[in-house]
Amino acid sequence: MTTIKDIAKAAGVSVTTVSRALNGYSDVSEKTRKKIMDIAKQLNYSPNTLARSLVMNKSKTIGLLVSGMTRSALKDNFTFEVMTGVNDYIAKTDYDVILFNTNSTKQREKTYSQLCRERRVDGVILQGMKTDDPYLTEVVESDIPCVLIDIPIQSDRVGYVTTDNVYGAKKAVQHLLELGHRHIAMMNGHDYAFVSKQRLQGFYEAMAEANVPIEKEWIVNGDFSEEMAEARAYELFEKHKNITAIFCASDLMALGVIKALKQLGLRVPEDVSVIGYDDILLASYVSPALTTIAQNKFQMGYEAASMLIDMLEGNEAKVVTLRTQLIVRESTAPVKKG
Amino acid sequence: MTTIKDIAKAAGVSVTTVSRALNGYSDVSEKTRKKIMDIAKQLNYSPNTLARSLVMNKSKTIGLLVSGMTRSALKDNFTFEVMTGVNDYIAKTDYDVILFNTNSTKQREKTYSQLCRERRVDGVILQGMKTDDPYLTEVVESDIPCVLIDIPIQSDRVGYVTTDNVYGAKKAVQHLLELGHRHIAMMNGHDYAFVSKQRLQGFYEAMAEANVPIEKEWIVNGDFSEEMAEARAYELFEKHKNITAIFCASDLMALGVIKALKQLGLRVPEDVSVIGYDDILLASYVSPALTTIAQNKFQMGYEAASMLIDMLEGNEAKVVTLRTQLIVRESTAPVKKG
DNA sequence: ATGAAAGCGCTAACAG
DNA sequence: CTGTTAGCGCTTTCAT
Repeated sequence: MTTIKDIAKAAGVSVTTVSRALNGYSDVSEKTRKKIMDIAKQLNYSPNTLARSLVMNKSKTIGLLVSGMTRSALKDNFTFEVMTGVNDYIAKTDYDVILFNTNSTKQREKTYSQLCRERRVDGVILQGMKTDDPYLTEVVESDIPCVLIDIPIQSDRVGYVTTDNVYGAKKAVQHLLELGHRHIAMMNGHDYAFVSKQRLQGFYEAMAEANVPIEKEWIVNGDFSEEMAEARAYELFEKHKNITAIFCASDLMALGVIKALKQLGLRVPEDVSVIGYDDILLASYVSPALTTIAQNKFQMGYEAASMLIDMLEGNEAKVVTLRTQLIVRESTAPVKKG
Repeated sequence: MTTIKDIAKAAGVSVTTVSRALNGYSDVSEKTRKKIMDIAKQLNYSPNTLARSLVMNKSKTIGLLVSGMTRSALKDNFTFEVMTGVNDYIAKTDYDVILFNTNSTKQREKTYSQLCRERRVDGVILQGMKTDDPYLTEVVESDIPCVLIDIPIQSDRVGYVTTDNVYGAKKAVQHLLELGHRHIAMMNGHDYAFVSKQRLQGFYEAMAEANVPIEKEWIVNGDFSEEMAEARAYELFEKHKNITAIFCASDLMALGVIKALKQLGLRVPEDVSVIGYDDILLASYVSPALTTIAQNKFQMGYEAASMLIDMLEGNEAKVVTLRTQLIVRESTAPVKKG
């Protein structure tokens, strides 16, 4: 493997000159530069980024810490859309992405900052972390620039990108209200997700503003899982026959809810309206097609990457809040009269 | 940032001893080892993998070179399933994955081996490469251990994992034949995919064995794209009214074909049977649900990673061929009589 | 059982 | 414009 030393020898100059020529410094004569360039090409030289990173103390590498890269997550490809966005932006820079694994027990033996420091990543993007994840406190304490997805924590070196979950949920519930529904349930995620708290708040706000009473027992947690949501929905609708609509904090859970409803002999949307959240790929393909609140996951990743690179270039950590959009399909309808 | 030098100073020993103690060498007294370990913990030490990699000349990093990490690929999440499999295996090792980008023009300025050598990856997994990709010839020429997905190239340092595409395609066509179809078309991918060639061969073999004549004009290329397949299918079925079944080289194309068929007022499967390939997530959700040949994409990634790590540990490059499975759903039916 | 010294490939003062 | 020198953090002979 060719090194700058080899080039220096071949060109009859010092390694310093080679280094400077290759890195485009101005204080090298055109003649020697050309000579060095030619030899480098001829010798098929590739710089060793490890060596460079070591001395420069930055690796031009960002870490991508995702918890949702599992088999079960393939269905709602939230994680992948975000990753694609990240990848898309990073591809335009001279950074590379290193994939960190958080779902494995092995990796869990390492702390967040160990993970980052060992590989000397310049910055990190975190995605899919629960609010009680020990990594989270570390993120704040560590001094590694970091962008969080859907986690509202900010400091001078940590920013985040999210969507307006409160308003998004509100729009969903308002849609149900406008259809005349008054007996509205909610299938939330779990207590360890910021978005769950926010979407719950949106639910409350919409209901309060419309002066519709809230039944606490009608708010249940489906853990963002299709199966869990199905089970909880079955219990819920079996017990409370008067519910006419349900707002689900994710499309995947909405799918589970619809399954339960079918089991119970209830039709969607004729008997019960169901609205989801996310607008996953499946939403438009299932039958009935899912009415939902769409969030642009690709853009979330893209913005996160953009912000991180910005920070690495010396700019401040920011907060980016993306807009959501109500997409009306077939799973919601006006409430039945009588 | 703590270094072994700091630890050495604090422990009153040399860096050599620290290095040996930390790496579990036997020639360190239990007493000093314990002391060093304690100090390391206390100082919150993390090894610098860059420095280690530099001197050891291996980075414990594998490159993942995927071409399908694009917005449009989200629909058929083949790429992601493979990635998840890779990730799953790698998580159990002490390797990390670095994501290389091939879709960007920027990265394309670098050759394959430049990409790999710069980051000093120990090995690479390639996925989604076309047969005419210049990277491919480089793979063979370069001396970096490499595992290809769905590309049958082998040497002492390059292995591959694939599925039995010939047999898979054969099973698909045989399924149609068993349903009584004799006028069978094929929507293939493009000429730059190995799998296309193989699936075409499977098509030929099945037809030949059943003594059913092949109409060359009934074999068209949909470029693995839903839209393209739709357009080509529209032309095809408009022109040839007697086709009763079509084998598509991917589910996504099957979806496009079904759209075209609907446009033409043809019912699936009553008028035309459609069988896909891949078993993507959508296959079971669309209506009619897609009959298809399933391949285990997760396992492909998993096996690829496993093989690569094996190779890095000194074992030989191999070939792994996974089985496919016919999944009968609703898009195929017996041929209409008369 | 431990340490001194060399070196992985590169960059960066500093000096000329 | 170019070279000398030092050093990034680590591993590894080779002595002792």
